[in-house]
This record gives sequence, structure tokens and C-alpha cells, in this order.
Amino acid sequence: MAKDGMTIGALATRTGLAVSAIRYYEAQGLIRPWRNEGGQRRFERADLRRLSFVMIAQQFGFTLPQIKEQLDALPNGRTPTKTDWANISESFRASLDARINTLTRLRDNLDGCIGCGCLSLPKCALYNPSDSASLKGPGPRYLIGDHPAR
Amino acid sequence: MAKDGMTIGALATRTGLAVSAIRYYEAQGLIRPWRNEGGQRRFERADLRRLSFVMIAQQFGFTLPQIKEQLDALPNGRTPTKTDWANISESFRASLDARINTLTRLRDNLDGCIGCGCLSLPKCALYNPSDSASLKGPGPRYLIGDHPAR
DNA sequence: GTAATTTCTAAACCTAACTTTAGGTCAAGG
DNA sequence: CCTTGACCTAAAGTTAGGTTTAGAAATTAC
Repeated sequence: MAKDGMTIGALATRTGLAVSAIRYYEAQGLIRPWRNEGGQRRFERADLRRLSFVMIAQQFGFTLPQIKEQLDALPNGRTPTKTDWANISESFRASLDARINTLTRLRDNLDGCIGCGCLSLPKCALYNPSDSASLKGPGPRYLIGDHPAR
Repeated sequence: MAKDGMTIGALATRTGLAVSAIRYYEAQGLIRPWRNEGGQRRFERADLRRLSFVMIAQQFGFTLPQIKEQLDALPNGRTPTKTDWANISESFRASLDARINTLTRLRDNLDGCIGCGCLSLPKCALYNPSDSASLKGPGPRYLIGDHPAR
């Protein structure tokens, strides 16, 4: 009488993700399906929402480890409630705001900077945005001032 | 009496880039140094600015091919002037604005959406941002609604 | 009961943007 | 002149986020 749960195919259809992507997300610890007697994955409805969150967070430019960190804040054991999701949404929004602000500030420096001589100088504001770290997610692997060894 | 130009090492020091990165950019067609008698690369001062542009554009999330496209708009032959750079800056700014707008709109949908039931439905605004393409640059390879074959 | 789907795992492959390595050449200083 | 440090090329390695492939086992459909 235990719940049947969804198959990976059903979950893929409902989220629009590829089956291989869902398996990959499991490998990264973003979801934890159980196995049926035959060894196949079975998912609960709450996983639909977890994956939705993953997809949206990716659109915002978060990496999978960053997303996992957010998801790990969800209560383990019980199914997350609306309130749980709202809480996640809040910290999520914070890094999002920071990201938008950085982009905006950089943009506002653009016109003055690209045209002027400072472009070639390390002191230009565009080179050392105080919070370039907040842009880190995707994009170039090593941002300015973030080079490996040398 | 021809100009000596900078060595790749000098250029690396002045831009903060790794020597290997500069060679890679040449391979991608972003800069076109000449060679001295011994076969070593020599760069002109304008390359400092080209590379600066590359670094900044990367911070904004543009891919190298996209950046090359912008740089290819520079006059070939003569050294680019301030005005040339200002022109580039303009089209640059346009895609930048689009990107910021998309992010902002998505963010504004966030609170209402993460907490509500629509998160699991394909009709949610977050799933189908009309211009998700403008977010394309970096980030997840296949955005929602942009999957390969299946 | 058998055929057609799904699903399973493990391993290899893919792209972007570089870095590292190996083996050799060039240039500058003493 | 000779040594040391910068430079050269080509090829392989790296990370993120997956996809593809191969061969086998479980489900589902008829």
C-alpha cells in the first residue's frame, strides 16, 4: 500500500527535462528518489517542485552546487510546505538582487568607460567591481582578479 | 625602424591575463598580432584595449564568438578611435539592457511564483519568459524550451 | 506469454574557455 | 659565448552540465 511514486519518464514529461538530466541531478544530490523492487527510481510529487526550482534557479545563473545549497535548507523528512519554499525564495532573491545591482552598476559605467582612456588601466571601475564575486555563477571561469596559480 | 610592439609577456602583465589565454584569444580571432623575425608574437598598443574590451564583455556574460562579432565591427587597417569604441559600446549596451530587464522581470515574478502551486505547471511565467533567448550567453547550455532532439 | 517500452549502469563524448605539459627555439645579460 | 628566462607549437587535460551509447534487466501492452 506504499505510494507508487512517479517513474523517471513521467517526471521527465512533466518537467520537460531529459531523463538523463534527472539522473544527473540525482548524482549531484539535488533529488533523492527511492527505488522500487526492480531497482527503478520512483519520485514523489515534491520532486516536481524541486526540479522546477532547479530549472528556474539555473535561468537566473546559479550553478548546481549553489542550487543544492539552497535545496539542502529544506526540511528533510517531511514534504516542504509553501512556507518552506517562501523562505528559500527569500535568500534566493537576495543573491539575485545583488547580481542585478552589479550588472546595472557596470552598465552605468559603460558609456563613460569604454570611450575613455581608462579602459586600458587596471584602476578602471570595470576591472575591479567590488563585488565581482556576485557575478560568479556562470560565465567566464576565471574572472578578473580570480586567476589560478600563474 | 618599424615599431617593436609588445611581447606577449608584457601584454599579459599589463592586462592581467595569462599568456596562454592571450594565445587562445588569437586562435579565436579576437586579436591579430604580427610576428617578428624569430617567429614571436608582437602586439600593438591597441591590443591592450581590445583585450580590455574582451575582459569586460566577459564579465557581462558574452561568449567569445559574440565578442568577436563586436570587435569585427572595428575598422580594419587603422587604429580604432574613441568614436569607434563608443559605437561598439552602444550596441553592447543594448543587449546588456535586455539582459538586465529579463533578470529583473523574472525576479519580480519570483515571490509570487515560488510560493504558489504554479511552480509545477508549464504555464508559469517563469518557465516561458518570452525573451529567454536574451539570457542565453552563459549559464545552462539548454534553457527551458530549448532542449536538443529528445 | 511474448513483444515492445522503459529503465538501469557505466563509460565515453560534447562545448566553452582555458591551462598544462612536453620538447624545442629565441632573446637578453654577463 | 653561454646560460637563463621568455616564447613557440601541438596535444592533452580540466570543469560544468549534460548527452549518447551499449548491453542488460524490469515493466507494460497486447
